[in-house]
Amino acid sequence: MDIRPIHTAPIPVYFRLQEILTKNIENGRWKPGEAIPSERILSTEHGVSIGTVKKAIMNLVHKGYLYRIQGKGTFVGGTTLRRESLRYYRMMRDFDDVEDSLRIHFNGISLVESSDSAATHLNVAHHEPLFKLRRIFYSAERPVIWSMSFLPKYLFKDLDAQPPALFECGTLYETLEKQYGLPCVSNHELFGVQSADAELSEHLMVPTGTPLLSIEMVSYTYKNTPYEYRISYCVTDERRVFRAIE
Amino acid sequence: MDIRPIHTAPIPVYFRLQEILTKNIENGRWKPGEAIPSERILSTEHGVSIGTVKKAIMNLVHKGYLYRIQGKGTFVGGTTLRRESLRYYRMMRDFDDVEDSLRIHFNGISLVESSDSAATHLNVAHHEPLFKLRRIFYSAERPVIWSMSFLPKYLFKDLDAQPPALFECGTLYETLEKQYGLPCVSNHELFGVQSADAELSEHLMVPTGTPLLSIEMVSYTYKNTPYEYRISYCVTDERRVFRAIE
DNA sequence: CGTAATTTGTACGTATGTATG
DNA sequence: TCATACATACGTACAAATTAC
Repeated sequence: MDIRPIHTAPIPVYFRLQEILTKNIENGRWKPGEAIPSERILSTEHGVSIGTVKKAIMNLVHKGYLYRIQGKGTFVGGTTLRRESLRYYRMMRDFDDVEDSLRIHFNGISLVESSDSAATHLNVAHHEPLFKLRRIFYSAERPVIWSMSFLPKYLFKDLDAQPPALFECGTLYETLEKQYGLPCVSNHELFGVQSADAELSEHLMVPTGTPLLSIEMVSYTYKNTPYEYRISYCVTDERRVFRAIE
Repeated sequence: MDIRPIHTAPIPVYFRLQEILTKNIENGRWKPGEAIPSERILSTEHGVSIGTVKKAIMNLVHKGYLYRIQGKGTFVGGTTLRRESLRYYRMMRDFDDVEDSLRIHFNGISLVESSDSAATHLNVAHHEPLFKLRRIFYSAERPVIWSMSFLPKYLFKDLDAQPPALFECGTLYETLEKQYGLPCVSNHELFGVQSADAELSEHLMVPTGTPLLSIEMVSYTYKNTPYEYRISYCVTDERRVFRAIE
């Protein structure tokens, strides 16, 4: 019988290095877009072989944490690297249709106390201050998506002091990554149906009671920290919302 | 000035080996779950080093084409390996809710001529024979999803001769992979809203006109071949459809 | 139950090619 | 032109898991 308490798994050298690199990224010491030390430097600094450094780095490349350019270096990856589908609402008539390009209309940002549901989903205390960001997405002069985002104030200081144009070009992910160094790592969504109330019907220019596609979403950044809770309502009479799993 | 016509990119050895392995998988020579030759055998057979074989194999592991077990061997991967979210409709009340386990009711399979839209999405000729599979998914004795799938006959011979129980346990992906060796590699979806007509209202036990979540889907197997076109309608008053992007 | 053979996993080292600035 | 950095390819040795004997 084996007396040893429990089999002690030896932790590989490349894995330890991987954790060190991950920490430097998640702590914000190395920000998205910046270069990390070269293979040779990491190799001598940590006293491991080049091959081991390569293995640790390539694992993080596959996780979307890093990307490499031959002759230039190794860089910290951001949102767009991780998954193309995160970059935007994708609306189309059919599978072979071209993707609609949406125009974003900024509809105000304000500081609010977190509601029960927002607090739960963003993993913050009740009544903790949150930013509430409202936007409307237009497809060729027609409003098609109404969206309301909640973002913790402690992560995004002075978000309400940013110029409104910042919320109208590019995705919110890109903006937050550029301004605060936090990329989107993963993303949960719940799809349902909701009838348009008076406010939605006004903003989306549809009759009250029109059935809308509702998307509730929580986005996570490093360390599985939720950093955006969003509720969207979409008009899907002409175009529908596209998702791809590759 | 450089006179050479265009820079001829040298194709790496590991990449060529990768293509050979990929062909053996996609042609069905090595089926999901089966073992492929060992590193040593591939190394001597193709006259390359073990390290090069390892690199080719690991690339296919990351692509979801293969998986490895230390001491046992390297095996061809299937649907479940690729993406957990492909395994099922996932319905829940909220993000922190437990996932509902759905019971599948088989509602008949028949041979039909492809309609225009089915033919387009499945990339087959007009009037080509397709199987039409109808199922209803129950959440605790209550019907919540009505679904209709179209599958090309040329890929799934005698699918209508299979015992109905085959369509009621496990996912359709798993069944098709087990019976025909074709796993699901990728997946496109369009989300919209649809009012229940007489047929839907009867099957889903909701009043006519109830707004339903509609999901139109095309699934692809090896070589980007579409192999299932599915239309689903979901009742989302209590539970909604969950999707995760990792 | 241990032993041996097989197979993958880890870690090291070296040499050379290719891209960047 | 040159130094730097990543990419490819080879090789070796040993560890760890599995299976059959």
